[in-house]
Amino acid sequence: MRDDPDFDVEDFLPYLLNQAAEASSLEFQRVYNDRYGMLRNEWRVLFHLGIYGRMTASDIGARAQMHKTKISRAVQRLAERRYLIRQRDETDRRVEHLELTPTGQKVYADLRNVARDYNDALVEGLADADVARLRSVLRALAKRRG
Amino acid sequence: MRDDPDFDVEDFLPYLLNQAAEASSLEFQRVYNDRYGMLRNEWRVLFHLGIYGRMTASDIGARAQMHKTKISRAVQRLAERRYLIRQRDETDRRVEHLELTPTGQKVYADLRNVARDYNDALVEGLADADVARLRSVLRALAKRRG
DNA sequence: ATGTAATAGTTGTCTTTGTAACCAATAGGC
DNA sequence: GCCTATTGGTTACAAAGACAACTATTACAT
Repeated sequence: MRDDPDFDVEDFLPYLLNQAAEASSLEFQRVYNDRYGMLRNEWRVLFHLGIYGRMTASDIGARAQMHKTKISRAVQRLAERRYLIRQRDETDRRVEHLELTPTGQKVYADLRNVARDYNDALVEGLADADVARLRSVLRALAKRRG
Repeated sequence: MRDDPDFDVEDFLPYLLNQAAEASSLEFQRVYNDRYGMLRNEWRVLFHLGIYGRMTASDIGARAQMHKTKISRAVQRLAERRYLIRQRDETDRRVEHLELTPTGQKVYADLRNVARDYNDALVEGLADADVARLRSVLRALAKRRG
């Protein structure tokens, strides 16, 4: 195996991605936390339901790459706050359908707008083509299963 | 405020970055975990000491954007395993200098090589120019303080 | 139909993190 | 010098996460 002392952490993509991800989500995290006392997982679940409408915990898990226990707990807290309602599927009683309440939808709409503005600010100064390329690379990396 | 139902999570950069970061570090995480029982923070500290040599906890914190408690605990565990030694600064006795032991350096060299290979695999199929651009965008995003 | 496996979701336990409070030592103002 | 503020680092406790084990229900093979 070649031995390469010149390889720096700062070149290491997972590290760079992590730093970028953390720094770029900090500010937004404060918004959903301060305004609605939500945690990241709760925000994620809310967002998915807001965009895709009625869906099950498993659906969210598959889309968001979130473990089912995280979803279970996030759903619990969102239900307590009356941001969503749970409905048993009557043909398969293991399944629970989740849907935002009107309150939940208001919260979602608010946060979605903040997210959009925040996103605009993040990519400000970058060419559209570069942003598109960035997104596609990130999607490719995200798809890669460890 | 404009109301934009078309804005999707999948367009949201912090989300994409997180997904990419998580997916792309999974495999590597397993390596340092399985081989050396190390956690991410420990790996980060080890890596910094490996690359930059003797430095203090604060130095690492400043470079890696890591909170001092994370560093404190990581250093503790690395010291227990004799991967590093701590030396009080005699002119300012608050400060502690950290340095890898020969064992620590071996571990570092091993993981650095794995990281390099892993990184190569990650960017495989991407043009060098694209990778360079990606890095620079990520660095810019990481610098942004929330 | 009946026993085994699979699936949806929850709970329990242990580990890891976050935050704030805390020492100890130095720096700075007066 | 002396009092207060700052800095480097650790510790304590609560919150969040990982992971396996669990319940309930359905699917599937024979």
